Amino acid sequence: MSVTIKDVSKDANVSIKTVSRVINNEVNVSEDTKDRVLQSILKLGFKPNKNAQSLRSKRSYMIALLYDNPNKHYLADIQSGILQVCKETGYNLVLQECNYQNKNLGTEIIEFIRDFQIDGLIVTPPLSDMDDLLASLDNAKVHYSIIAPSDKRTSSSYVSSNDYDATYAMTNEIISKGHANIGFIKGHHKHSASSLRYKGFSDAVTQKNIPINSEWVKEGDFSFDSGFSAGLEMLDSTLCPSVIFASNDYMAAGVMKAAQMKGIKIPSELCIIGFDDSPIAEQLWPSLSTIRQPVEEMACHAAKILLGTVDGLSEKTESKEFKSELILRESLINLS
Amino acid sequence: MSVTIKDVSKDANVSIKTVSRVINNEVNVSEDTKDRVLQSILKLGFKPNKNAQSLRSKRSYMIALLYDNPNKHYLADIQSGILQVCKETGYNLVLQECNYQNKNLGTEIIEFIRDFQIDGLIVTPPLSDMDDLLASLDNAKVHYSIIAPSDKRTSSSYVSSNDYDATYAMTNEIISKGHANIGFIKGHHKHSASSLRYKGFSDAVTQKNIPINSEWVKEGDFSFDSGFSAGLEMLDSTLCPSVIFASNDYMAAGVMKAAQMKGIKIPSELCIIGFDDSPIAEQLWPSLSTIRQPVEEMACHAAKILLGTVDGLSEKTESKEFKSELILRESLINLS
DNA sequence: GCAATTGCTGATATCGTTGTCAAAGAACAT
DNA sequence: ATGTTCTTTGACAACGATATCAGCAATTGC
Repeated sequence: MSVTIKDVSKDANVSIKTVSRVINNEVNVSEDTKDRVLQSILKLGFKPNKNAQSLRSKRSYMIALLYDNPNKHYLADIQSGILQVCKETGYNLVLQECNYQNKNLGTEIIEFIRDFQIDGLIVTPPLSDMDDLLASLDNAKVHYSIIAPSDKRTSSSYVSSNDYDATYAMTNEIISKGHANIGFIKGHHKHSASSLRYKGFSDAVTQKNIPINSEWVKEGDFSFDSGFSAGLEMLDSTLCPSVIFASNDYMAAGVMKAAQMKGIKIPSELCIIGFDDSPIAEQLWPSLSTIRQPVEEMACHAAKILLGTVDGLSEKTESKEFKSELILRESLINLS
Repeated sequence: MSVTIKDVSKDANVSIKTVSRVINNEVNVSEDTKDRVLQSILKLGFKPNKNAQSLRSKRSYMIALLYDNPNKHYLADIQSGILQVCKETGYNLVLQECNYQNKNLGTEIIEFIRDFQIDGLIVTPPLSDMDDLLASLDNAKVHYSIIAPSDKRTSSSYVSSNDYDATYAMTNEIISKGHANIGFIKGHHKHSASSLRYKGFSDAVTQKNIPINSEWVKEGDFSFDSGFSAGLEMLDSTLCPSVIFASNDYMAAGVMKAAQMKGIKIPSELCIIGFDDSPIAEQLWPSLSTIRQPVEEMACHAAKILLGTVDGLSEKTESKEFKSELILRESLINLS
């Protein structure tokens, strides 16, 4: 049938243990025998059986992605970032859709990990801020790395982005264009990014002595619809803001649709700002000024961190904060 | 450590083989012993070790999704459809991103399947129309089910949609609104859906004795950008069509942006039709008339078919054609 | 020069299941 | 009573790797 370690050992005239040593790059194998074994492996086309390896070594060569995120682009970017690393390292990615309101989430995930001997997890927002979940994982000694947690945990490996700095900078950019009547739409309160983004905005505004009009601050949930209705409400008020800064592009798109339906001209009568640089930002007309996060790179890095701790072979990678980039497009202009 | 089949066998006072029989629902176990074993399993919280099972039985309880698709929403819908079925059946989904231009694709995939003992594949467009790939899979006796192949293969299990009928019906709808100058943007030529959709359009038009203006038929690749440039070209011609029918919503969105940039009013001066009912269709202003395919249900069904053949336990599910639905929104009106 | 350490190698147990085969007893036919 | 079949059960090998531990030679320390 398939060629096994035994066949290789016979061909190379060594014991199976020695072949195993070569496969796993263990020390204390002479160059001579190592070469001989490698050649036999090549010659016979031997590939270790992952299940046998897993059974014995308790490692599955699989990592799982934990998510509960309605934003499909975000998720897709995360996935491709992780898959890049997986491809290089021979790991596989399995998907695990979660519900952050599920009370038994921690238990279920640990069970899942035990069942399939999953080697590690990548945890995405909003799950990355669920302290009890992370505590369960720690408790069960599960390897994981988190993407975009709100506070930089010293205990866990993470990749984060500078949401605060980015909104702060964008807000200053808005102000520098002469705007003082600025609306803001917050994201889903369960996402830590929401409060960070709002804080970046409010700090920048406050420092310039611009008052915050509470009628112009709405809470959305990152969905197009929530942006749309927030936009409708804001644009109904007797005094309209000249800029609306939404915490992501979908909500910004919702605002744009609301404005267009009301016949408000963009950007001359209303400027709109988003966050994320989703594809939609470029596709809208006028195109959306926004903030680009290197989501794919972040996911890539998170995977490297995880596999660095899981897989002794690869070098360790450190937690890292990624910088966002302001993208200025048509939807933001100087106040006329 | 973990509770094994051995512990259960001791507790229930039977042999390990009998426990195995119960786990696998084999025949010829008396009700009495079966109950006793089940109770021990429950009491001890026993869960079979998947790796040991896989090693011995050559089954991994994992299926893989093969894709090479730039449309992230489509992919996300496919994934959630499959994951629903996986959750019910205890299978897991692993992702396998492919490149349809890769000459060794067949070989690599078969190797991947052998390495991880993957139980079956779900193949998505455009891979679902690569005859040589499917032939390799057949040859290697790999279980798979295909989503949206162009022709209904008798040999393989598939789920398909009625792209032809849907575009045919939509075209008639357009014509019934008084339009005769109709532009069409084809999809990527590697996707079989592209030619089906075009054929549905051209047949409907021809049957009503409306001539096809070759300047108004462009080839795109399903991307926003390709729709955008096709739109620009078409709207540059001295005589503009009164409707542009794009083979998917992204390209339709591209057309809409092109029109808006040129100051062409939608829908009064130009109607736009898409395909897929992506979220963007509803989010654009004016909102897009389009065709909804039940992608998630289709993926769900494909997974059921696959697991029906892989897993003797579940009942067999048959290949099926899904019906699409016309969604009429603001972007299509009567010709004024 | 002798004990202790180090480097390399292999025999064999082991991981936790399923597969094979045979045995024991019940049921049925002759 | 005897032979045949069917049902139920268990002992043990097997899947294909890694882990443990021991053996042997070469090197080092004193």
